[in-house]
Amino acid sequence: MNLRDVLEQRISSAIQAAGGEDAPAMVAPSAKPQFGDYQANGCMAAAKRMETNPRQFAETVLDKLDISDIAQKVEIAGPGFINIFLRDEWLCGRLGDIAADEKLGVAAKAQPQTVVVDYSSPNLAKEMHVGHLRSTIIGDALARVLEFLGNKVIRQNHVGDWGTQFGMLLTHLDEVGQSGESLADLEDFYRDSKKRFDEDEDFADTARQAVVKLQAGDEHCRENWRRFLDISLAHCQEVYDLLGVQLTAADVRGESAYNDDLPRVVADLDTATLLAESQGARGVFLDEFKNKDDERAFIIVEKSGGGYLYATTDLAAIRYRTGELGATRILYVTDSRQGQHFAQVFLIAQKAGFASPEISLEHVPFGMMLGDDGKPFKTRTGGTVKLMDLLAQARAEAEELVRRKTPGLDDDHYAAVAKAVGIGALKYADLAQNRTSDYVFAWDKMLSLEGNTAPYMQYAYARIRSIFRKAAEAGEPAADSQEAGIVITAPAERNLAVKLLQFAETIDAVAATTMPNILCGYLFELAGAFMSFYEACPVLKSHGQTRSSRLALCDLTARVIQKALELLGIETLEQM
RNA sequence: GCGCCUGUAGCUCAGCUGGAUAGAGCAGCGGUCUUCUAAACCGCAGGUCAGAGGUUCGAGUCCUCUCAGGCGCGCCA
Repeated sequence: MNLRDVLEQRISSAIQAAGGEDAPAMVAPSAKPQFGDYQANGCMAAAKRMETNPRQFAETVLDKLDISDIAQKVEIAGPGFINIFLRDEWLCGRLGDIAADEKLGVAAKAQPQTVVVDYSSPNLAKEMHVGHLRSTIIGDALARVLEFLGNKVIRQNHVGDWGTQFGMLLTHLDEVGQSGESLADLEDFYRDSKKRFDEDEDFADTARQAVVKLQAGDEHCRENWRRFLDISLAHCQEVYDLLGVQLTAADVRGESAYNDDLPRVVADLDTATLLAESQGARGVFLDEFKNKDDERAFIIVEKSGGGYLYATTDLAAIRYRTGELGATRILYVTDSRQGQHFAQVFLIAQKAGFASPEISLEHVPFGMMLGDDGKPFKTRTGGTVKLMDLLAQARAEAEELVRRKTPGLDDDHYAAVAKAVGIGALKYADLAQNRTSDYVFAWDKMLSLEGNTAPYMQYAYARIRSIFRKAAEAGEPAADSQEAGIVITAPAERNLAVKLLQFAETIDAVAATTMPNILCGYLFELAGAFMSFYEACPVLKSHGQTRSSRLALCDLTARVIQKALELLGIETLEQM
């Protein structure tokens, strides 16, 4: 049950009844406690359109508003705000509802969509590096959230497995032999190949021929190519597993998968009378965009030599996704620099009829990861940071910290905590940021374990679990949230209760905006509300109904935190 | 030249699509552990929202211009 939607509907219909047409109620959580739990801001705008006094109009709306079952008090404030103070008993009732609900009040969407989420998409010619991290983490979180809402989510790992660089890799593979050893470090292998390519003209020629042979379906080249991809994909899978990212081999559909379809894409653009020729290349002119010379942009789909480009592949992918996969919404989680490219591809796809107007094509952009010097994140020596190394460091840093903070536990425990905390901190630091802006990557900040970080949430969860362990040790029945009723007796309980009920509207907002940081912001408020409750309201030392109610609140909080972290792809721990 | 993004407290960032007196976390200062995990909690201080105009009941948010930084714009992805 989306609390905000409930209020929105009630008040909107009151506004309508008051003569305000279909003006939205514009319900939002109140800015300050004295303004109640929620405020409706729509009366001012509606009154303006009607050319009446906003306060008077708000009065009329209140007359039409039947909300006494939900709100204990509704008042008009300022120029025409409606402030809503929710009824404690009603809050408690709704808490009972979500406690009994596996999905914690998040209702399945009335009309589920088929959503394709295109994310991660590393270049298989190289090892995964920090440049792939944000797409992988953000995309995975969005896929989980959309799935949780009941949508059919199809993950697509659009890996780069078909570029010209494969000619050079295959040639080098032939030269150095096919031992697994030579491919142990893909980054080294790539660098060696590149070096040969740049320095040896014969090698370069052979490499270029290899590309042609590969694309022509030459048996030997195909075999080597397949072998190379297997190794590279296995490496990716290792990273995904370690990261707790849900991508599998089944989600991989690389550029090569669209190869046979590319001539048809060009032919269909021609049929749609979009295709033009310029300097031997074929492409689409777009009046909507301009090039460097201030002329209309020309998007090339077929090179003068006959090869295809990424715009072509992306167009083929759109058609596959809307056609074969039946997607009605497609998300592209890539860095913001590709914004213009996608705007152009989407436009062409729509003009050509590859995607009908109802289908939502969305670029989900994100900014760069910067070092603390404000420049793109690199190793100290200026090299690319491998994802594997980064993850190893995350665990090492976390383990050092855990051993220091909580001494005297066994090694297995430290290893488990280090993984959950280290990887969690890394992912959370990324997700908590508004994805559109660049963000400064700093170990000490994300592992400082203070503020809006994964460990703070994990700690809140662990504290709750500890309460239940204590209760069990004492042999007392620890009533859970599904059985015991919740009563509100203290302000801290009330704050926590309202936060718990806002889980559903938060999830809806994340799905609508594709902004995971909204969920992180919510978690921080929820965990904060719990911490305050924890300090102010003794649980095990209280008695009777208060005790069982507080235990129920604890249990419900734990479940919401766990679910929210799970949707972000972050583990929880029974003990830290 | 055209276009996109960014500019908010000393630092790192929010700001729910136009709402009330702009919020957090670090860092700083001051409190709270014989009491369910102090990796915590409570409080104080900190602001010309880059700048200038404009739109209106109301602007960090929308429009115009300026400044600063980043990125992109025909055969790489």
